[in-house]
Amino acid sequence: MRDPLNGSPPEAPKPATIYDVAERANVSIKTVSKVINNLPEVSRLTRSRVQAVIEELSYRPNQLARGLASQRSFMVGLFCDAPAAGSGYIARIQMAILTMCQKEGYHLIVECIHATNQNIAQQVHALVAQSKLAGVVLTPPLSDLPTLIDALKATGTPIVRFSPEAAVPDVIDVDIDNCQAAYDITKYLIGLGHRRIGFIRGPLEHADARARYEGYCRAIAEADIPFLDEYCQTGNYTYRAGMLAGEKLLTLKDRPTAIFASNDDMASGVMASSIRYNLRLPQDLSVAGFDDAIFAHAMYPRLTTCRQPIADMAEAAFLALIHHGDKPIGPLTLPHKIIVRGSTARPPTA
Amino acid sequence: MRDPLNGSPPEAPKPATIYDVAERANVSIKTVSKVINNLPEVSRLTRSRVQAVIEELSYRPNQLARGLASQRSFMVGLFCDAPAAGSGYIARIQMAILTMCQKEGYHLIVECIHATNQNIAQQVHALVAQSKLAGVVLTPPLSDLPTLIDALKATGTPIVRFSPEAAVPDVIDVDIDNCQAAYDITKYLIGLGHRRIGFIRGPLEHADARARYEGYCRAIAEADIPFLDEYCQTGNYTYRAGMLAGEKLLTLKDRPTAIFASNDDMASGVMASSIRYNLRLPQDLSVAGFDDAIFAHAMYPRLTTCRQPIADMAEAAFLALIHHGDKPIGPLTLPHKIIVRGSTARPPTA
DNA sequence: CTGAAAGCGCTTACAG
DNA sequence: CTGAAAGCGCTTACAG
Repeated sequence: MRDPLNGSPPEAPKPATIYDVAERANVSIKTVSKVINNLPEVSRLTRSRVQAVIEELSYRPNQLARGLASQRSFMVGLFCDAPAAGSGYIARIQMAILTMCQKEGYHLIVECIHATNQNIAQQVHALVAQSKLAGVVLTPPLSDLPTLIDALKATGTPIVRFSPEAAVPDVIDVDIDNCQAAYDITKYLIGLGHRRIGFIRGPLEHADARARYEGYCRAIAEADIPFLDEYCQTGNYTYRAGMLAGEKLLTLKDRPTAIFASNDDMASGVMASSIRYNLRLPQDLSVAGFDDAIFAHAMYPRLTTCRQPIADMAEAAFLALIHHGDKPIGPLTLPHKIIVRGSTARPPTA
Repeated sequence: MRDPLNGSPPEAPKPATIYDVAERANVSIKTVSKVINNLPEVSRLTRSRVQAVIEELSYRPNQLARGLASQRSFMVGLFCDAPAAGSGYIARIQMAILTMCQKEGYHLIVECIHATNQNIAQQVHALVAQSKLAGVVLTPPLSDLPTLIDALKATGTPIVRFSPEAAVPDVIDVDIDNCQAAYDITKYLIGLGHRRIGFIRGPLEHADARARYEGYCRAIAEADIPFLDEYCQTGNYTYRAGMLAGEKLLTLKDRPTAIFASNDDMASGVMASSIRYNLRLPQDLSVAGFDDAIFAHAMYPRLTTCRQPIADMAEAAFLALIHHGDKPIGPLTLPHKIIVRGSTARPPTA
């Protein structure tokens, strides 16, 4: 279906504009515009004729012109603190949001915002106001940066946040029920017969860490297992913290038969420390994590954990974002899933 | 330094335009434009006056208008196959490119291109041609997708590639010397006293895998260590492949005292398999990897590996990209660095 | 259901 | 060193 025309230079052939399409289809540019934007007031015949010409000329609307004229672009911003860090949680959010963007004809523009930055308002201004972003997605820990949110709201940009702490008016939130998820994992360990269950808590500044802690407490309380201070360590979500916490737990006189870490990084740290004490997993010790990080199914043994439905969360978030204003929307809490793998089993004494 | 003016509504205050600045500074918009774009033909006095007004009005040029008028945007595209996959190599490239973008006043737009996609040309057309990207960065395996590169070149967009296979005219390449790096690691192991050195080769379709293999071969040849087929396994860069290869190597009657895996994922697989055979690291077995993945310094023991200077590569790539055309540029090969950590030591018999 | 015209906020020859 | 004007390629009231 190529259209060689006359031997135009192969370098940068001038792309077709809306005028070219209009002329060839014998309609006004207004009509072409309507077709592009899927507006209703075009007869089916006209629409298909225009569409044919669009194909023929392989016309693509100039996003810059579109944005300039309409004062809104087809670009969505993803703001992160440090995309490469962590166990890929942010990377997976990005991937999922990107998928939605491509599906809906948007582009993803990634920006790095340092929470410690003094003039975030400035940065946001330069970024958003002048690019007319259709919306922005905030990931932790940016989800809970009041200056950022205020600056964004001042520009009128729709906002969606992943796993925020506290609700903020006019901002869409997506999350899972962290308390319930932690409860489910703990309950599962109890169901296997464990009674001595260590817990590695995340940093208490994080709402999710607090919620997971609460879920753990609730589950053991329900099973009449006494809460023991020494069974509950705290770590900052890193591998190293998990290793240290693991050492403390595993050197206890009455060491736990199972350890539930608040994220996979810490769980893998526990697993590493268990090697030091010659414990076999899962026969001597069960370990469970949280996140279903990329490496969780690539460890030995593979890690029992909890998966957030990131793709679904991204989809919900994205749709809420671009249809912002259509209807008020409450916090979106999506279902999590416990993934049982080889790192957990019945306790040795059971 | 706030300027309340009259009580304008807090929601979406109309941003200042180039006209507002020109008027207030008593110059034409042309002059303002020159100041913004750092063009020379403005007197220092005028420039500073304009700059002051820009601050005062917190004026930021509208990127959309700028792009439309100049036919080039301040957006750089990062094309990936699957950003979230792998051991964070792509994520780190993204982070580094992003840092450069923010430093130079560009924005980063991430796109996912599936190498298997039939009409890449179409996608590129819609993407690049209509957004007037200032340039695009290609990451493996997209670095070696002829259709993509041709489509991109047809739009006249400058291209820079990370770790490509073969050179292509008018395309900027950044890489390290993989052969030399693998040679260095092998040499280091030999220097520790190892003579039985297993090697886990990456997939031979990858140029870097071939180069690393060559480096290994060269180093052992130089040390008069015979090349043994059974000491050389092949894996597809995944943890699992490393584990399987590790099993083969560790069950050999004359098993290696050191194993060098072509990437960190496979190295961690080897470490996992060594647990099965009750080998202590590094006393019984040394393991080295390649990449310095995020988890490499968070394993137990921490992994000896080779680090690519991704930040430097990104900087070189980015600058070459935005100054494209100024001068022809050859492939950029940056220095790697061997990171010695706890996973390697003298062989047990030494 | 469709047209003609103004305007979005810049850059860029062209003059001076 | 600076101005006035055209134009980038769209969208959007306003008419019809």
